[in-house]
Amino acid sequence: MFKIALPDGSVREMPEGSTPADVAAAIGPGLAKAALAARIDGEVRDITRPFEGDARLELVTSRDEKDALELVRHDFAHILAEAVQNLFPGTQITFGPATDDGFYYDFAPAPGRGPFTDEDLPVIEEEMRRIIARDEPLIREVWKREDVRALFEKQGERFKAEWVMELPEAEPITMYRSGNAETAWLDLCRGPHLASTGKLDPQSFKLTRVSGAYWRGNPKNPMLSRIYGTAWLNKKQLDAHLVRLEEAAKRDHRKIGQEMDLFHLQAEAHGSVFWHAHGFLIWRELEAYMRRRIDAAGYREIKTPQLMDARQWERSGHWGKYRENMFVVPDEIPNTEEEGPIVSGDANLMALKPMNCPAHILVFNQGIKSYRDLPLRLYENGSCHRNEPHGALHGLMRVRQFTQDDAHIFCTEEQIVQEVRDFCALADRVYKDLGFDCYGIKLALRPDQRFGSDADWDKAESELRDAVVTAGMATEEFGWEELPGEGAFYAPKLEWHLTDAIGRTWQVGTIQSDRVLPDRLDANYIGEDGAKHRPIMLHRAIFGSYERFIGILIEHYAGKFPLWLAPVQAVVATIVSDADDYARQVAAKLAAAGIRVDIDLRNEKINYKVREHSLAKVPLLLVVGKREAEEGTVALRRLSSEERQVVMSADEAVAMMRGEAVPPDLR
RNA sequence: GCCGGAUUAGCACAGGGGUAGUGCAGCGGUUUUGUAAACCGAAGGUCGCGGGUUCGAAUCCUGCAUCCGGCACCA
Repeated sequence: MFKIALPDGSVREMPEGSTPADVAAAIGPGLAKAALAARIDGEVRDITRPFEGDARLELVTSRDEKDALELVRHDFAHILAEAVQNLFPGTQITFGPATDDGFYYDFAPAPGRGPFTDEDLPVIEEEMRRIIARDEPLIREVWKREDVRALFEKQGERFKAEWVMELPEAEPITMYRSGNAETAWLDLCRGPHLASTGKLDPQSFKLTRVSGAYWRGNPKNPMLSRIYGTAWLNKKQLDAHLVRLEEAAKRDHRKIGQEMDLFHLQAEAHGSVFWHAHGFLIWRELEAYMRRRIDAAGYREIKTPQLMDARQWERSGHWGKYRENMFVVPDEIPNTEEEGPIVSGDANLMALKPMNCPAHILVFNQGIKSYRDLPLRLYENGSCHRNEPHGALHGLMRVRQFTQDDAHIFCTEEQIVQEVRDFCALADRVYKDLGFDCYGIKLALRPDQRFGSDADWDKAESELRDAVVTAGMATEEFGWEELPGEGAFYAPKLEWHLTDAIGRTWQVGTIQSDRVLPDRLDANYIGEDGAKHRPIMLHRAIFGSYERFIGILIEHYAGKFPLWLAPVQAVVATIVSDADDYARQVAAKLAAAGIRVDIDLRNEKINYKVREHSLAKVPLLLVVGKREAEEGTVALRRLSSEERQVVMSADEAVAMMRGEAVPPDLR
């Protein structure tokens, strides 16, 4: 007999060979039905897997949403694979994990058949529902490695056969069998799974898209055909998720950017942004705001060249480690004759800067620096070009030309922690000013490909860690996490991840502690001892890039910017043409008060104007008709406001709006 | 870069071997209007670019470009 301890403190004696399902049944039929899996001494397991000794047991039900979703999603992946092999014999199976909102499975299509397409999805969904309807038991079996390999090789499943040989020695190798018949479907899987396919709600999932994916994530491997699905505990959750996706699509910065006439992208300059007047107003406000913050924080703004000689990039190390991301330009006059190539091919090469750091060291290196000059904080709105793979480009979020709010702090070892802490405070202020109350901080540790000694990396990593710890921000509240292998080639990074209005996260700010570049480019200062010393260089940015940050702001606010950032802050709209002159006077007063105001005198009904300016997301609409013109008032209507409108004198309105439009740092 | 899909008027979209359609916007007119779409009219397109098949191609084939969804990449 085994002693099974339950969460309520009671202990049940169960015979050997009994399972958590037996315990659930003994407690009551309701629980037996609701129980999806078992948590044995903290580890989630199949509910039908027999106890192996005394145990602490918690039954997992749909109330344990996180565990239940993970189980259900994993099951759906399994059923997807079974369905695909039923429908498309010869398709090889590979991997199929649960994801944040569902699952996917990677397949190698049968010979002669191409990858899956969207048209296949409804057919596969139907087959999945049939498998659920058949309520096939999912049975865990422990196999010998060699038997698994032999079986898969016989079946032509070469990916699974390859994978099983690489599983760790210590782990038991388990296969899951669905169905009882001899034709039952088998998959190599760590589990756990639900007891049977009938536990799933056939209306709680949807196959969403197809994609290519490299086998084991390596571009040198064959490309597999991936099918994604989203899966939930019930239809209501699924529908809610689909609504969330629609809401997110409505916020898409590319769509809003077009609707609000903020910017455009076109093939002739793919990956670079054409900013329109409205979009660039947002940029200018952000830039002015950042300059005020930077000035107050003791930075000095500089501007450095776009093009530098390739030899400079060799010295900095970018030529070796980063060249494939750079735009290279021959330093010669192009041939203008009809005959012959445009460039000779043997001129010296220059490159557009992909980063600002080397140029900032060159500025630092001018003249002799004393320890008294440190910390020296050099800031630049640095315009960079990166030769990104075409498939990576995405609206404002991933572009080939962008402007960083970049700065480099040259300091001594003793100053690092304080500088990093000051930066944490500055970043916190900026994010909150811009409407992001929630963000996470993560530490990206040394990558495999890197410059510098392990001792330096040890130091750099612990300095960054210490600064966040002593700032009290290395906590769960700040999503503190360390990410091995994700640092830059020259330095570890602290990363700031913003959470937006609908819960998505975006990596924006960073600070990196670098001992490599100052060394490679021979930066030094004279210490108190009269000798030369290497400064440490802290690379840091808060927005990351203006382009991407504005993209994030657009999605965060769904285009409804706070007043100080709104490209058009107010529109004065007339009801009758008799009010035209008065409307012009009001608009002039607003403009004189620094408000970005448009005036709408068109021969349209006020309904039409209200609708149009509301859709254009203008924060304030001042409606003036005959009455307002006579009384010197305006009817002020706020975007998305519950209250319909407030009538006040034009002067009051101007004063109020002037106050509301002040940027957060000037309030 | 890789896999799949898409590209038709300023925007959103329909059509699918016989020579191009709807709605909105824009333009002209009527209407002077009170808080989310007044009415009428005329106009607007080398159907992404190149090559091929065909009596005839926006439509079929092919190459390229860009975009979209993923993969890989992301200092």
